[in-house]
Parts: sequence; C-alpha cells; structure tokens
Amino acid sequence: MKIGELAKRGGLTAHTLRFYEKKQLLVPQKSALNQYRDYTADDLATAQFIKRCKASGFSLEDTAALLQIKDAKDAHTCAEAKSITLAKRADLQAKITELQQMVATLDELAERCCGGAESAEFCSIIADLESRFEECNHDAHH
Amino acid sequence: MKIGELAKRGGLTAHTLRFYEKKQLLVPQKSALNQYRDYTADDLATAQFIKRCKASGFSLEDTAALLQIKDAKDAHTCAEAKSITLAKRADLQAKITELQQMVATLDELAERCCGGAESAEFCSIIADLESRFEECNHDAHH
DNA sequence: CTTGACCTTAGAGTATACTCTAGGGTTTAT
DNA sequence: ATAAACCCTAGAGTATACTCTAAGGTCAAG
Repeated sequence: MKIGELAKRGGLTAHTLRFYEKKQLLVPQKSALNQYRDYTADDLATAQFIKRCKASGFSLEDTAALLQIKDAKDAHTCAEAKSITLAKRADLQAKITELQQMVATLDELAERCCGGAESAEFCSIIADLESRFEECNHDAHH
Repeated sequence: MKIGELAKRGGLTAHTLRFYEKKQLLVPQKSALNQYRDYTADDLATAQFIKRCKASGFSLEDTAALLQIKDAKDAHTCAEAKSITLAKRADLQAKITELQQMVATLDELAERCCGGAESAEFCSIIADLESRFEECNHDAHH
C-alpha cells in the first residue's frame, strides 16, 4: 500500500511515516516504477507497534531498540526487553515524583493567596516567590 | 556586579543569564565604559525569583508573567497570580496522570516477562507490544 | 608588558518528536 | 485531456530551555 493508505490505517500522518523512516524505525520497500514507498501488512503492524511503544512512554530511541528485538527475536533475550521496560519505568517514576513536588509547591502557593481582585501588592504568591528560598539560603549559612 | 559574579552568587551560568536577558526576563544596566553588564542586588533577587519559579514548575513564559506582576504589583491582582499558579498546577497534574498511566502499562508489561536470558521468541513484552492494541481495535469494530 | 581570566556579540548546536514547505512528478477519475 | 488528489526529496520550522562556539575586546596581577 502507499504511504497515504498506511497513514490512514495506522492513524498517523504521511509526514510522520517519512520521519520514522529517516529514523530507521520503519523502512518500506520502494516501487521500482515510480519510487513510491510500498508498505506491506507487516509494515502496518510495525507502525502499530511503534504507536503502542509511544503510548507506553517509550522514546523513539527505546522504540528502535524494541523493534530490533521484535525483528530478530532469537538474537535477543527477555532480559533486554525487561531492562528497557524497567529503566523507562524508573525514568517516568522519577519524573512523576519531581512533578508531584512541584504540584505540592504550587498548592502551597495557591492556598495562601486570596486570588481576589486586590492589587498584588500583598500577594502571597509573589511574596513567596520573592523570599521563600532566601530563607533557605539563610539557613544554608549556618 | 559583573555577569560572572551574579552567576556565581545566583547559582547559574553567565550563558544562562545572557539567555534570560534575550528573553527579557532579566535585563541589567550596561556600563557606559566598556559595555559590560552591570547587575544590582535587585537583579540578583530577580535571578533567584526566576530560579524559584523554575523549581515550582513554571515555564519561562509563566515566569515572565509573574515577573511583570512582581515588578508592578499595583498594576496587577492576586487573581492573576493565582490563575497562573492554578493553571500550571492543572497542567502538571494532567501530565502526572498521563505518566502514571504509562507506568501502569509498563508495570503490566514487566510483570508478565521472565526477564531471563532466554531468547525473546516468547517474550511477553514484545508480544504485548505486537498485539495488545490490535485486540482493542478488534473490539472497536463491534 | 604579557598572560590568564574575564567580558562582548551573533549565531549555531543540543535534545525530542514531529510538522510543514517548496518545487516538482504521478495517478486517478471524469 | 485535464484537474484533483496523491506522491517524491531536501531541508526548514516548531516548541522549550538552555549550552556552546568563534572571534575579539578588557582587566588585573606580577
């Protein structure tokens, strides 16, 4: 099938497919006749594999590694696949923890602020951002 | 003080300070003598304000808005500051939820895989990535 | 007076994952 | 036969937040 059909069936764009090809994730045959890309049913499956990887939080680089395993299963091990999966899990969990700390900080900021139409002269959010860490720095001197 | 001293005192690099200047976040005076940037104690406070914004999860664009409030408090309201804060909180919370769903998916993938030195021929991670959503698509046809 | 440390600018490079454009060729349907 | 719809390539643009480079000017110490 041509790129437009794969795009439609796979739920992505022709641009994205060409991008994945440039990244060596999904390299189709080319028609000898007109140099149009010629995708197979397997290529569609690969496109869906890539989408699932993305939905699972894998980067394109991770995805490339997973594709290599998929495309040469007996040259790879479960350990490799699980290692990639657990490493990504750890990455995401660290990111979550970082974001949760930010949310906690934002909650503190928001809770103390009236949020009204008053001038920001005495706004606690601005005041906190101006001074909170100064205090920390003072502490750090002791 | 010159850029190097502010960088050291503020815990960032001279490159970053010039970048913030280009973004209009922190624009110091320039010495008439040699065109060197000349930062004041207030500029240092502003640099720290920016760092705290960053640590709280604000983008540089948010930070620019918060700086405008800080630098002209009586021209702005608590409502503005709180709105920025709550919007960012919502952004981050949405991101956290997305990442948590990915972690849950990765946990499912990892749990079912032996992770051993066996060939990936029957690796459940690869198999799941190959087929999971196909099943979903089948469901979607009904 | 020279050497090293510091400063300047403009602009390019990094990372991730696309997204789009320009300029041109091909296919399909009427 | 012609117009719409599709395909091609190469490369630039988007977003965020830096990070670094090149080529040169300035400053402080010995």
